[in-house]
Amino acid sequence: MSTDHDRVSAGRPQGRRPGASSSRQTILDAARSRFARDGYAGSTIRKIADDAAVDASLVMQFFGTKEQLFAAVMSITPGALARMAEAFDGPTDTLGERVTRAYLGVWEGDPRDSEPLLAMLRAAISNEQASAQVREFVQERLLDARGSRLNNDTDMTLRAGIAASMLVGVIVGRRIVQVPALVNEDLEALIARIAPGIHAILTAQPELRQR
Amino acid sequence: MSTDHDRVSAGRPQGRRPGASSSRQTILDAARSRFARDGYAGSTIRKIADDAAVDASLVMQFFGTKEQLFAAVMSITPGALARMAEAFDGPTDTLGERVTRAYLGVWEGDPRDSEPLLAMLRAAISNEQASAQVREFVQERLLDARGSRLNNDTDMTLRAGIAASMLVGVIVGRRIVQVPALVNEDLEALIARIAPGIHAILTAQPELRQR
DNA sequence: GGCTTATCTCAACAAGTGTTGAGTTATGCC
DNA sequence: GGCATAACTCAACACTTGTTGAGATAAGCC
Repeated sequence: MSTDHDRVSAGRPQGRRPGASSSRQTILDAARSRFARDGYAGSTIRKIADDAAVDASLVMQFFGTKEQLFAAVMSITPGALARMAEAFDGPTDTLGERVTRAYLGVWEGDPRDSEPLLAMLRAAISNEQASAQVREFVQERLLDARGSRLNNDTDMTLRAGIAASMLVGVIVGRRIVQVPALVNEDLEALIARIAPGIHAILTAQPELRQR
Repeated sequence: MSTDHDRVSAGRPQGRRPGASSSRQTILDAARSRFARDGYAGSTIRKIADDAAVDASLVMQFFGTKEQLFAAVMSITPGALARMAEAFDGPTDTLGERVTRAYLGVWEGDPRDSEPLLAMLRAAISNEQASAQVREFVQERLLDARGSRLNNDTDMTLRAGIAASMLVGVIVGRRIVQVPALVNEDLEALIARIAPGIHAILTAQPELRQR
């Protein structure tokens, strides 16, 4: 029954080794930029393949499907998320500035951090997978990962959710919609203007005045 | 050369009158909801036509092109915009609450106001026309339309641009991404939490502290 | 050299897109 | 009634999309 050489000699691999080429990483980089610029629906496999100087079907062969390629692009930002979450820890009187600086800083820094986040934002509009990811990003990772020791839990969760949404709004205005007033300002000036607002959200008593 | 009856008797119309049917408005309503729910790219002429119980080519005949249909959907919210802009006028000590209430109120009220704005937001991601419209919305209409008499002009423009972006961010979190903490809270509670932050943005001195 | 496996290209499919043109039905004026 | 015009439907177009299968080339082990 068995030929003179068994097909695979007990675990030892044979033939060409996977990962020898750099194409996979090139495709991933191209996809990251495309998704960030054109969103999920606007990015096509063919365009991504062209950017990577590669045939479209190679993209499929590596990543299986467009959604899986997108998922691969999304899952490369644990560091940036941690930096934003950590900003909540520390002295209360500089809380607003720390959080504001951490958020805007990530979005202005290394494209390998900001592009997946931009892609996530753009895609959240048309793609349920991305929408869920933004939801989790704003809600859970920023709070549940740390013990949230500032106030009682549900109140601080709400405050942080609002603050995060607001900062994401600023990013949308600056990076996606490109509101002139936000684009023209440099980062430090923007932080100086925004920090008091975020500080108030995170620390102030809610206004009970009834209109 | 001329027959016994001239083709058109000098301006007086003849034959069936335009606008007799209600289909045009039905199509417009369907398009408004679709664009708000699925964005520009995600909404197809055929789906909109189906919602309106009408053939797809009738949509084209009425509105010419998909972009023009989208433009028609966008151009029906002057009242809502005015309400948001007017909130900037009034006593300074309740400024944050007024602006916050006006913004969130429009987005929670009549779908004929909120749906085009949601559609505008969703489309701003993939459609340059909509992106320009959001830009103008955040930047100009909220300020240039009124004389902006609170502070010196460019400073107040920046403050209002930031505040508007932040409030749009809250809308995105509540209506699009649907962050649980924002969705579960009722409108008044949300306003009470957000107003102090917006107030600080619009009135506070920028933090000059240098980290 | 052979053999096995991975990387990569080519051509094509099936489905869905916006859009078009011809034809049909309904409405209103003479 | 007849006639002009609008409202509306049907079928098809040209194109793009994600995805697939077969085949060619290259790399690593015997």
